[in-house]
Amino acid sequence: MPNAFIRKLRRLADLTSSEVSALLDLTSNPQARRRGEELVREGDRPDTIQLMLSGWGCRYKLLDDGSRQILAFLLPGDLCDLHVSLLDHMDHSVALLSNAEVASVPAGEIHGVMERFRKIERALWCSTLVDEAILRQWLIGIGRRSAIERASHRLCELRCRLELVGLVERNGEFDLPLSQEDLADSLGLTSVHVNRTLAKLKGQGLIEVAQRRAKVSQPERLAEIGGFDAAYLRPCAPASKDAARPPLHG
Amino acid sequence: MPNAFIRKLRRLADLTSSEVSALLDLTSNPQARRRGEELVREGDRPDTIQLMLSGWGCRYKLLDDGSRQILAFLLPGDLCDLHVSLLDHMDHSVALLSNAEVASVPAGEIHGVMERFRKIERALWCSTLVDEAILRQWLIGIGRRSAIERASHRLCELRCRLELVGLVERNGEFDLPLSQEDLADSLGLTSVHVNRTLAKLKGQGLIEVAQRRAKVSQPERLAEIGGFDAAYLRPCAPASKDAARPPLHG
DNA sequence: CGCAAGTTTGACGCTGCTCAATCACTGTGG
DNA sequence: CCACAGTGATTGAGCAGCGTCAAACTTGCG
Repeated sequence: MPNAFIRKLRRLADLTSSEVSALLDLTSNPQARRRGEELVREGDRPDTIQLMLSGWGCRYKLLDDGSRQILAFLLPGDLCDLHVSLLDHMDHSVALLSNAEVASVPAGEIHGVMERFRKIERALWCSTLVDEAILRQWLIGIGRRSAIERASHRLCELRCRLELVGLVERNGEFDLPLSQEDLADSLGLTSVHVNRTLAKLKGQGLIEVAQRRAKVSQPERLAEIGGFDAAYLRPCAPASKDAARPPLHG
Repeated sequence: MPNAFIRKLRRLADLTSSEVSALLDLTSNPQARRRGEELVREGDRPDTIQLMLSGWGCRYKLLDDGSRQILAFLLPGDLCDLHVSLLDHMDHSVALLSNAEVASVPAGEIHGVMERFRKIERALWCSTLVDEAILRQWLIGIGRRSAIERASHRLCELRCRLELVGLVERNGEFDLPLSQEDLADSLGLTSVHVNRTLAKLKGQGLIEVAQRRAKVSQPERLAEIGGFDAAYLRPCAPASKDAARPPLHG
């Protein structure tokens, strides 16, 4: 069973076995890291690329008044700043929200693989385009949607992304190792208000969330409330046909 | 006098004259476009890259309820979706906020130049990294800053970006062809509240804004209010020394 | 000169924030 | 196995920042 990273790229490109084994090499040496650890610190000039194999992380920035804005969630299969070597310094930090397995790959090694396997290069760029589209959706949500819409949209997004790496179980449940404060800091809300908002969604029977596990009971209704359309999460069809891209929800 | 695009790239790389002339070729055929025109429509699969030579545009998305969230301002020198050819379809639209001169360049032509001149390639990638950093700052602002902080930060950002392409005049004034509604849709506020917020800033003598022209009278104070630090707008030093990157404000 | 678009101002209400207390859960050590 | 501490979840009361609605005014433009 390949890891989340490979499962993710398989959605974006039709990989040969030699391509898969090149990817396996990249991820052959994952490290166990603990919740709260910083992977990249603001101001750093990192020369390695972090690859999430299990567990969750986030990009975030702390403001002067002590508040935190989370800029992205890093899920299993995600990688962190493909093009970071161009940068003079990081303008934000990256930390783990749960215990995780992370492969720390020298930038040059990834670039080597990208040069040898153009299909992988293309898939990785597609994946960063998706990351950007996610960021735009976050902006839209925070800028123009109510709390309940934002939360709904976010839950749809996370469920969909997890589904793409095979982390949603048969019964629809999935791990959601976020505190309500983490969610709040990503949604531009307070944890108190997130609590009330989730309570509303639970009360309507749309979701079940408890003990770091979640389930979207009524995906269509939740998507409608949040104005969620999964298209932006899978913009680059793999070279092969649709069989490689099964429908996500309908 | 080279155009804004070239002035911008010169901040990011030390260009030879043959590099400059390759860039001039790309931008040799600008078209005059009018305010309100759409350059790219959501759902399109564009194969040309839009290059702003004068005037302002924006990326934006319209929501079901009719509201609009602006995702980015395109200023003279900015280009629009270097890597768009990978995408299946655009998840947002691009339109002009003022009359403008736009060069519409086939993606292949730009990629050709990037292959022949690696320094240009690097500079273009740096420029997209800056665009992403701007987007992150917008998210931080909308998520965690008050209206007055957001507006201050945005004005600092715009002034700084214009300065980088030589569009801030000696006396500190610059063109700001935005309606208050445009500003509001970018800040996640309503135009009414933007009006009151600008009035406050004007009242404190921090800015002067009227008739599509603006001036930041007290840059340091405005930056302090907005929590603005220009570092993210110039993350990639040019290969040459600091002389090529004069201080922006202190 | 007159219309259309944008700006400014006021009154009022709601969404989401603050402060604070209580409750539940997890993990740790005895 | 239990007690305890620390973190996170939940709930309540009160409030303020920003939105809504609406009207008057100003500016740009044909």
